Amino acid sequence: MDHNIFTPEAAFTLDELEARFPPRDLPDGARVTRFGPSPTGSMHIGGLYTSLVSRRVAHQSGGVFYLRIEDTDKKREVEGTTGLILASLATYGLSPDEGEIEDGKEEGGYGPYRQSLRKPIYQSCVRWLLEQGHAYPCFASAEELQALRDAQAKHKVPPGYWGTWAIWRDKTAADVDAALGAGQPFVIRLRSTGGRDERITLPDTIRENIEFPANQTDVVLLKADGMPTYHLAHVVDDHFMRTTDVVRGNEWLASYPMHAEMFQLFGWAPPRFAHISPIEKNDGSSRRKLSKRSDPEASVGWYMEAGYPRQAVIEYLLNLIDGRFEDWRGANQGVSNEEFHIELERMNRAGALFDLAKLDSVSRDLVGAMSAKAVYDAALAWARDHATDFAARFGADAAYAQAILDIERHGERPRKDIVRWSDLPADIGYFFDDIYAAMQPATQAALAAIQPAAPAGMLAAIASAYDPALDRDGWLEWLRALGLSFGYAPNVKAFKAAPDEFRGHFGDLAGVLRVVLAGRRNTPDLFEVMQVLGKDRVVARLTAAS
RNA sequence: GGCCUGUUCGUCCAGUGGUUAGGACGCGGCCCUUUCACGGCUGAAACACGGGUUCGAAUCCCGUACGGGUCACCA
Repeated sequence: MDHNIFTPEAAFTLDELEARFPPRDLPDGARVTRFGPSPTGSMHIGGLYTSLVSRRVAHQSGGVFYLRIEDTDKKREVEGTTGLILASLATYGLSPDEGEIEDGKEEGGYGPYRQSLRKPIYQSCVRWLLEQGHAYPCFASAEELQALRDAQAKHKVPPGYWGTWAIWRDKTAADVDAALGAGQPFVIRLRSTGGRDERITLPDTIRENIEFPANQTDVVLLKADGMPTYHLAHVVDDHFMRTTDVVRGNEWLASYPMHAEMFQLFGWAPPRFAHISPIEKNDGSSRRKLSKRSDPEASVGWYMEAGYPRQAVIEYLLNLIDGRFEDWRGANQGVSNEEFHIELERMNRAGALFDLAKLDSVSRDLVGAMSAKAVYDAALAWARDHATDFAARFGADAAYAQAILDIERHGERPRKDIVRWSDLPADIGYFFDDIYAAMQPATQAALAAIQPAAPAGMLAAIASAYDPALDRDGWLEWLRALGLSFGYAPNVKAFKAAPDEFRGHFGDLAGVLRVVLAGRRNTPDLFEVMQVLGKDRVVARLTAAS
């Protein structure tokens, strides 16, 4: 039986394909996993999640993680998506070992890794199915299929192309030839072997055994344009690419029996399947899958723009995969999270709700543990892509920028106030003179509003006597004494003991200095801020304000 | 609607027949303190519901309710 949807190259026998894609030479227990995105625009956080799971599972076992581009629907394909996917994976340290490594460039012996390039392979397999009687051509039009569904609805029978409803299933060769001769478009369908009330039990790595009704649908294998459907491509590819563990979203659970049937008809041992639950989000009183359409945080690009450290995103995801990661992290400070073993068997069956506050917390801890240099490098890289004006200032004087970032970063209890790099311009902008200057109107207003008001001459007095060579204790002692001469109690206790005798206490004085030097009342340790600003800036700012 | 699947604090997880049901995030309070963070202490907060089985059930069984998924020539 020869048809016009088959390409002339589709002439491999199954044996030839077996020889061309031999079993992989890997250690015992090694797992081969894959990520199979369809290039339809952007990279979803769920894809990152699945990739993380898959890649770790493969690497932990000495196996291979590969990337397969599932571009069998040319109508939905968006140019440039593959590059974007590759970049996203690379950003988060999840680059594939095999497959399309760079846009258009492949690595590995089981390719091509782009499904549209594997047409002859799928079609050869379909030819075999046709020869075995496990598949047949179907010429039903869209209208006929719709009529079928309407009739099924009327008879209160499950919708679909199955059993006696499968109109082309048992047509004669003459009918087929006639339709072919008339040039009618057609598809190739599976001739399902599932019995009417037959039930099957299928294993799932996460859910153990699941019982289903056997598949009865004569699913489309080859579309009218000669491209395979997901179902066929999945079975053929995961067999010939020698995948050992299919990790995919649980939206595929329903078609699992169909896929299992296909593996069986081909006579191939199926891989293990792990259907993972998607990351969800609260929507009113119910929850739903994060969607690219309505949830910006569903796109990986969102995390990159916000400047979440890459490891923060990964560790947050690791938390969703296995809550014990947190304990592990606590006990293994500074160790790469790659050391943490994840187990598919232990993954949660329910979908996890996305929690931005938790991500922020993970990120805060992570940034808190980074060196100033590491923060600087990562933040600068982010700024160059997403905040060029800030990058210019930040990059101009690396030593100054790192000194800023090092404030309260050393020591046992580093400050944890940076969550994402995009916070930085607003957080530390005042260290840069032009930004500080631009803040002046607000700063003046804030200064005027301070209660108790700063006494005349105090700022000038501080400016003229400021000695950056003093150590912290010396500076504190000096400033307390100076404050006292202007009516500020050296500490809260003294102030509370005799509130009428003082203008305010040391905290009030520090507040004034903060506003003058930084344009705000909340800053890191004042001593360090002044050290980093340097005497010239401190004096200039104090003088200008006095 | 059929089928599949899920349901422990608001959230993420521990817990696999006997626990005062534990931790983390978030939230409240207190302490530390030059502000803010950090850190420490502390508080509120959960086994969806109903039946069984059992001396004993968050844990096992059945049912109910409520979520989610799926029923395309999309993946």
